[in-house]
Amino acid sequence: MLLGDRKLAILRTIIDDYIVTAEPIGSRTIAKKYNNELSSATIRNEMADLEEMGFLRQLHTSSGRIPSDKAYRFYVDKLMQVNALSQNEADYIKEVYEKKSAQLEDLLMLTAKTLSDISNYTAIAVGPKLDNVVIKNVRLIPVDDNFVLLIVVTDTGIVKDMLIRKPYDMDEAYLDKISEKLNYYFKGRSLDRVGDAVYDTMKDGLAKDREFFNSLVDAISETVDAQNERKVYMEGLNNILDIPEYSDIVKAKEFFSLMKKKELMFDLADGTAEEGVSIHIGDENPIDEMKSFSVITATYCVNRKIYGSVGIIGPKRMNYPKVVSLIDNVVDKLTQHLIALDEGHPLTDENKK
Amino acid sequence: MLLGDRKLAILRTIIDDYIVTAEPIGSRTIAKKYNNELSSATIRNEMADLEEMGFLRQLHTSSGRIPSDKAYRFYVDKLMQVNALSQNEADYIKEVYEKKSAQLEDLLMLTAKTLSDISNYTAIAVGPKLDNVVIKNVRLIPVDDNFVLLIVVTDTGIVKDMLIRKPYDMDEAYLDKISEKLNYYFKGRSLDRVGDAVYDTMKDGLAKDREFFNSLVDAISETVDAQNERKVYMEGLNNILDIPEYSDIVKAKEFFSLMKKKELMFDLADGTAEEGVSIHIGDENPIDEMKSFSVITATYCVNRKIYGSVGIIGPKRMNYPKVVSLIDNVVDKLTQHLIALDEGHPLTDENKK
DNA sequence: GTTAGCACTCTCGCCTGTTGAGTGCTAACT
DNA sequence: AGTTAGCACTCAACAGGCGAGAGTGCTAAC
Repeated sequence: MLLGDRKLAILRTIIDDYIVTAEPIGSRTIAKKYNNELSSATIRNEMADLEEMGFLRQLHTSSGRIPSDKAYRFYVDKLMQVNALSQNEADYIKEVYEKKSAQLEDLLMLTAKTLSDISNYTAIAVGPKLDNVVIKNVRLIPVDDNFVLLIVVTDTGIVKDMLIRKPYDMDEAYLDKISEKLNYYFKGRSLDRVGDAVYDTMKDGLAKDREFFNSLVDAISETVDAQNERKVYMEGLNNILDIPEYSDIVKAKEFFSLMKKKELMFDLADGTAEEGVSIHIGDENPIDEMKSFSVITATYCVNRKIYGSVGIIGPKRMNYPKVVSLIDNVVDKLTQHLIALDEGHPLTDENKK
Repeated sequence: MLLGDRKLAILRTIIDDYIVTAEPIGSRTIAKKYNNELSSATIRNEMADLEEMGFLRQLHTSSGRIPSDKAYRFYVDKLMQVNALSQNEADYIKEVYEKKSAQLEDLLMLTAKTLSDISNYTAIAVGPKLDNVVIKNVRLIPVDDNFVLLIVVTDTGIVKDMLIRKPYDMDEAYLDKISEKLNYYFKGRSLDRVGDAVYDTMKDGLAKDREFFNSLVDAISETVDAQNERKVYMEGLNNILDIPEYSDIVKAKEFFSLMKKKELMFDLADGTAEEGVSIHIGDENPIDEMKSFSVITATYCVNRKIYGSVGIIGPKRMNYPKVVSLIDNVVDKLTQHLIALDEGHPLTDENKK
C-alpha cells in the first residue's frame, strides 16, 4: 500500500498532536481539525490502513491511536519541519555562552543546564574520552608557613591545584628546585610512562624530604587520574516528573537509578555519530535500558582530535523539531566557544606545530 | 491528668512503631506487643487519655492513632534513647573523613552525601556566612605562550585559580612585578575596602597593559564575590520518594521546588542553635514551608569564629535517635577535620596572634 | 482498676452498571 | 471507486453499593 498525501497529512496530525497531549487520538478529533472536510468514517479507514502499515498502534480496541516507533522515525526523517528556536530562546543561549569560562568543566555543566532548561527534558553532557593526559607544567607556590600550593597544568587545558602541607618552612628557592625536579620528570609525559624507577630516583634525590615528596607525587598522580576519568554532567532529572508517561513514583525511581549509572551514560555518548545530531527512537537505542526513551545526541569538539558529546533524554513522543534545533544551536555555541579558547591554549599546542 | 509509667510505655511503643511503619496503630496491636499482659480494652482507655492530653491523633473515627507533634517533642525530650550508630556506619563515616581534602567545599559536599546516605533522608550542608573575605595572596604564573594562571588565596583557606589570556608574551619577571603590585593593593584587604582610587592607580601605573590589568582585577573581584556568596550543598533529594507520606508526584514536586530555594536553606541553617543538635518538629520550624517536616540541624565550626551548619530534613516521624547520633558523629568528624587543617592554615592566622 | 462484649464508624477493596469515546463493518450515496 | 451515514460493538473510566476488617467508645460485670 502506498502512503498517499492524505495519509501523510493524517499521520503528521496524529504525531503532532500526540507529542503535545500524550493522549491517543481518534478519527472524530482529526476530522474536526480538518474542519470536517472529510468525515470521521473516511479518516477511520485511512487510520486502519496506517495501522496495517505499522505506523499506528492502539492501546486497546476502541481506544484512539498513537504513533509507533516506526512512525516517529518516519516523522523525523520525512515529515518534521525543524523550526528555529524562538528569539527568546536563542537570545538566552547566546547570553549563557557570553559569560566566558575558560574551564571545560564549567562549560559542560552550563551546557547540560541550558539544554534541560529549554527543552524541559533531562540533559547530559559527557566529557571527552581522554586516556593519555599529558602533564605540561608542575609548580609549587608557597602559601603560608605550613602549606604550599601544588599546581598541575595538563594538556587538556585543565589546571588543578591542591594545598599540600609542608613539613617545615622551606624557602622559595628550595621549592623552586623541587618544582624543577618534578617538571624534569613529569613534563610532557603521561603518568603511565613515568615508571617506578623515576619515582625512586626522585625520592632518593631528596631523601630527607621523602615524605613530602611522596605526597607531591601522589597528588600529581591523583590529578592525572582525575583528568583521565570521564565525567558526566546531568541536569533536569526531575523534569521526568512532568511527563505524564513517567509521572509515577515507581517509574520515576527507576529512571533516577538508571541515570545514576555512569557507564550507561558513557555508552550513550559513544553511540553518537561523529558529526551532526543523532536521533535514537525507542528500540533503536543501542542500550537496552533506554529502549523506552528517545535519546538525541550530538558531538562537540574540544579540538580537532578530541570529542565529547551532549544529549537529551525524553519520552518517545519528544518534541523532535525543537530539541533538534536546540541541540544544534547549543553545540554550535559550545564548539565556537571552545575554538575561541583554543587559540594558543595548551590544549592544542601540538596541533599547531 | 498525670502521665503514669504505663501511659509513657504505651506512648513510646506507639511512636517507635509509627516511625517505622507509618501506619496508625490500634489498641489490639499494642496489647499483642506486651504479650497480652493487658487487654486491648485497657490500652484503649489509656489511649483515649493520651489523646485527650494531646499526644495522639486519629485520622478518622475507627482508625488507629498516630503521634501528634507534641508527642514527638516529648519523645525527643524525654523518651528517646539515643542509640549509637552501628559499627558499620561508624566505620563508614570514619573512612569518609580519612580521605583528607583540604578544601572546605569538598568537605561539605562529602558531609551532605554522608548524612543522606546513612539516614536515607535529605541532607544539606550550608557554608559559613562570610561577608568579609580577605585576600591573603595573589600570584601570576606563566602557563604557556598565551595564558597566565591567576591564583588568589583568601583567608577562608580557599584557593581559586583562573586562566587569563595575556595580550603578548610577557616574561616571568614582568609577571612577578604585576603580582607584586596586585599584592600591594589587595593583600590583607577585603575587596570592599579597595576603593576605586586604587583601581585607578593600578591601571594608570600600567597604562600599556590596561586591558590585561582590568581582566586581572575583574577576576580577583569575581573570586572574592564568589567566596562571599554562601553555598548550599544538598544530597538525597530523591530519598523523599521512598517515604510513603510523600511518595506522591505532586508532593514530591512541591518538595523539590521548595528545596531549590537557597534563601530558605539559609534561613533553615540560621535557625540553628550555636551548639549541639537542634531539633525542629513540624510546626516548631521557623520556616512556614517546613512545617510539615522535621528538621534536625547542627553547627560545625570552621575556626573559633566562623560557623556553618548541616541538617537533615525528613518526615515528622523521623528516626530521631538515629539521626541525632548520626549528625552528632558527623559534625564531630567534620569539625575535627577542620581543626586539623586549621593548624597554621591561612584561615586562622589572625587567631594565633 | 480491669476486662468482655457489643454496637457503631470508617476505610478499603470488590463488584456492578452506566457513560462516552472510539472502532469496524455494511450499505447507500455521489 | 471513493465517501459517508448508521449501527452494533468494545473497552476504560467513573460512580455507587456492599461486605469485610480494623478499630473505637461505652457499658456492665468481674
